[in-house]
Amino acid sequence: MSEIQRPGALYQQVAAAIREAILSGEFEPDSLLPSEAQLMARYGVSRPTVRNAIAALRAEGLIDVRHGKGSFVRSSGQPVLTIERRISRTSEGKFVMPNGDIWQEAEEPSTYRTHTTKDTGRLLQLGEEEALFGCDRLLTDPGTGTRAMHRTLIPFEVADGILMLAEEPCKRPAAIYRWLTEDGHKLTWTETVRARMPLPDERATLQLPDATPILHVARVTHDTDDRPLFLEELRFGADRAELAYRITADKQPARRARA
Amino acid sequence: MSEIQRPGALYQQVAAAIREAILSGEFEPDSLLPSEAQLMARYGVSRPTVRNAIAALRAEGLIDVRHGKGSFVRSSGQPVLTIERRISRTSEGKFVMPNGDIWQEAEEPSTYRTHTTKDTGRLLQLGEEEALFGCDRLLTDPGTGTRAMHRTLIPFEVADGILMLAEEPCKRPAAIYRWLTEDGHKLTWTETVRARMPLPDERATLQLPDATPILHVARVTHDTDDRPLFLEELRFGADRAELAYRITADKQPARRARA
DNA sequence: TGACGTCACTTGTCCTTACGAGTTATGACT
DNA sequence: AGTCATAACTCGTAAGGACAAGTGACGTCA
Repeated sequence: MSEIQRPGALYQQVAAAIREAILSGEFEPDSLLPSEAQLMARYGVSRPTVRNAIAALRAEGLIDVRHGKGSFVRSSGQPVLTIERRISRTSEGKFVMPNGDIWQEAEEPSTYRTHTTKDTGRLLQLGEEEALFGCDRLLTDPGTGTRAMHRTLIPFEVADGILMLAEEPCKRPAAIYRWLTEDGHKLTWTETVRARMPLPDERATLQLPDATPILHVARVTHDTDDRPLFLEELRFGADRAELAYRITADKQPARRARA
Repeated sequence: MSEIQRPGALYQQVAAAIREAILSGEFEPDSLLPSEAQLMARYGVSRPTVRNAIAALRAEGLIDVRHGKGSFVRSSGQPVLTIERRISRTSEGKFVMPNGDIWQEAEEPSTYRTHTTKDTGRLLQLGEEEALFGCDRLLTDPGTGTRAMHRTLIPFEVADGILMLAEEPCKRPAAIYRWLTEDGHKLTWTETVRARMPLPDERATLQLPDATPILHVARVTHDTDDRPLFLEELRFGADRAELAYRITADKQPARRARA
């Protein structure tokens, strides 16, 4: 039917035509696209060409394909969960992590011993192969069903100096903050945000659809003298959740966190 | 050669074998993988099966394929640019955006008139179809070559009330902050961070490799009374850059930014 | 009426064949 | 020795066929 000519490969022309139809609203969100056979007839191309075009649209995250049913326009719905990254002190001096208490633990935390990598070593200002306590949690938000992977990494040498950490290194972070604060430490945090495609085990654990990146937040808790105490990592699918920060103007210029 | 059996489809077994070889270090970063013909012989499968396996690894961001040359293990290099999201006030009372001045404008900014969408309307606490000034910039970091797309959106009704914004709505944000501060406004900022796969035009503009998500930061500048003034959006490839935030404990509990 | 088997539809997997297009090394010709 | 055509490799595109597997509706049978 609708003949197409211009840009590059056939399957790209087909993909561009479908993409345009989706973005222009011709195909509404959650609606069923024509089947492969119908697209073959519509554009006069073979099935591999149609499938190639569909694969391109899947990689862009524009459509979802369900075996035996068909291709559906992905509802470009914004994230339903906003994760606020702010630490507040209540009037009684207790620490609260906003959205830190919305999470429920989906499984029992698993603890282990590991060591720094090049990446975690840099964040903790340690060398490589330094011994660490590790604690992994699988979290869920019961309201939205969003899942997240949480990891706490505490250097041995830090835990050795702080009794509670040596005894119970796998407490929930909010409890650790409270401990340390009541012990006189004045804490600050530095967060690094990255995005990347999930590894297969992350895809499975977080139950992610196609072409869904994960957001990876690394939070380093610093002691009074800016010495890094420990590291938390939070990973979740960027389709369901977003991060929110509140920034206020400081009195003094920022130190550079990195060269 | 190396026979494989277990999990699911043939191409997934091939992909799993290659993935494992990469992650275990058998194939080093930036090294050349066996060609399609060699993989066909190695695993005793047809070319479409091999290409299907390779497509899966491309979608995971594990490998890069170059026409006429071969498949290469992607160097899992961490981002080279850290974008600090902090506003600091210098001793003279001037505002500085860390990394706000590292950017150079790669093109002349383009201004236009537009209106709120459901998404931008929510951030600015406006309805839909409210009139906005828009200003788009293409930025580059000369040190690393990283590119970023920046957009400023100012509601007409805000610009009408503030002389400088009405006259020069496309000034650089740092200049706008300075103006407003010298005018007695006490500003705060709220940032929302998302990740998603790029649209084709974003892929081209930002020169992104395969399977590279973009980080999307929406910064809303609030006036003294917490009224939203205007919106900035920053988009960049998550392969080259990361975000960094510094968090301090507040005296009071956080207001909820969203219901 | 209810349960279940069948069938027609969908996408998923796998193969074969062929040619186009980018890259690089080789070798012949000037 | 230098230049350029060729050949031999790489991946990209496109077509054809065949069967497996998931889904849902329809119709038959108890």
